[in-house]
Amino acid sequence: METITENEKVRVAKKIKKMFGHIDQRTAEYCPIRDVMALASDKWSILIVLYLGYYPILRFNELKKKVYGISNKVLSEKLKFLEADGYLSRTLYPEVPIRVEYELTDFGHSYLQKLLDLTEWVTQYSDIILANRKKSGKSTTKVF
Amino acid sequence: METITENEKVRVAKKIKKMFGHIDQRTAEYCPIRDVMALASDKWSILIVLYLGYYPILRFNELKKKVYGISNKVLSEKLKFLEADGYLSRTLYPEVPIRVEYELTDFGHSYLQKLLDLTEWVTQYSDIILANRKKSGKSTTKVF
DNA sequence: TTATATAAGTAACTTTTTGTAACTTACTCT
DNA sequence: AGAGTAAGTTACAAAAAGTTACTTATATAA
Repeated sequence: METITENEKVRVAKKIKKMFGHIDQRTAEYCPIRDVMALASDKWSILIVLYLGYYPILRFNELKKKVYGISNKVLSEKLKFLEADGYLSRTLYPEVPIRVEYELTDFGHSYLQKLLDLTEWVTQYSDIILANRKKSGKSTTKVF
Repeated sequence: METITENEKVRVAKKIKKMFGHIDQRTAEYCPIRDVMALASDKWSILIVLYLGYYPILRFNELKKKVYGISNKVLSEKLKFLEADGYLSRTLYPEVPIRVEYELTDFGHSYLQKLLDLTEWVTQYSDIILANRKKSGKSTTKVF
């Protein structure tokens, strides 16, 4: 892991300030992190977007198998939110039995590109993180 | 928003495949997205990390004010997880009343850099997303 | 000498969200 | 007529999050 210089920390702080025009401003009517990002950065949404990035088109039950562990109910809910926010498209073929296909939109692909940088970083360092976690039965807190 | 070419989509799919060595492999003993990233990409953890990127050192109650809306209980829990996983450090000054300071570690700063790219993207496009969301009272589903 | 204040939490309880498992719909095929 | 199928929905249970009051240790004010 590359160490971060003081200069870079300052640059990051400036970017945060710019991003949160409303930093420290309690009265903000809405917050992009809470109101937008939170709906696409939970674990199920991330997995759905990643799998649709890998398999360009997936049906409901295919997605359910790929994103193992997700329930019908939550998959259905997450897909609705991701569709409503424009990350993916839903196409219905009124055959019997019914067929429904999910696919990332251009917007969803654009999101995936950014998301992937983060998931790659986390995957790369997940061993380190798990090692940290193990150790910290004993608290890492410093006392002065 | 930059449109994504087919070539780029293929490149992204390859990166996903590489990242998930175990893609399509149900028996994976652990999943970095579920077991590691999920604990640092929820809305409260993101906000904690961002605020600690902006204000390098914050005490418990200062964080509580910055990350408005969070409860004592959840703030305390999230801080413990973020400390255990190595993103931040906790320093205790046994004064009266007690003083506790939280600060990003180098590892946390490294995470923040990647996270920031994503939050900037989301912030930049959050108006578009909210506009999408409004419209989609009428479903966007296509029928064939 | 009590009484008050303070920071950083914890504990008990309520509300919301998530997960589980069975059910529904609209046909086709046996 | 009865079974089978995909894509969900529904009713209920379990888990997570939010709320409010409480704790601890000590300095300072009354």
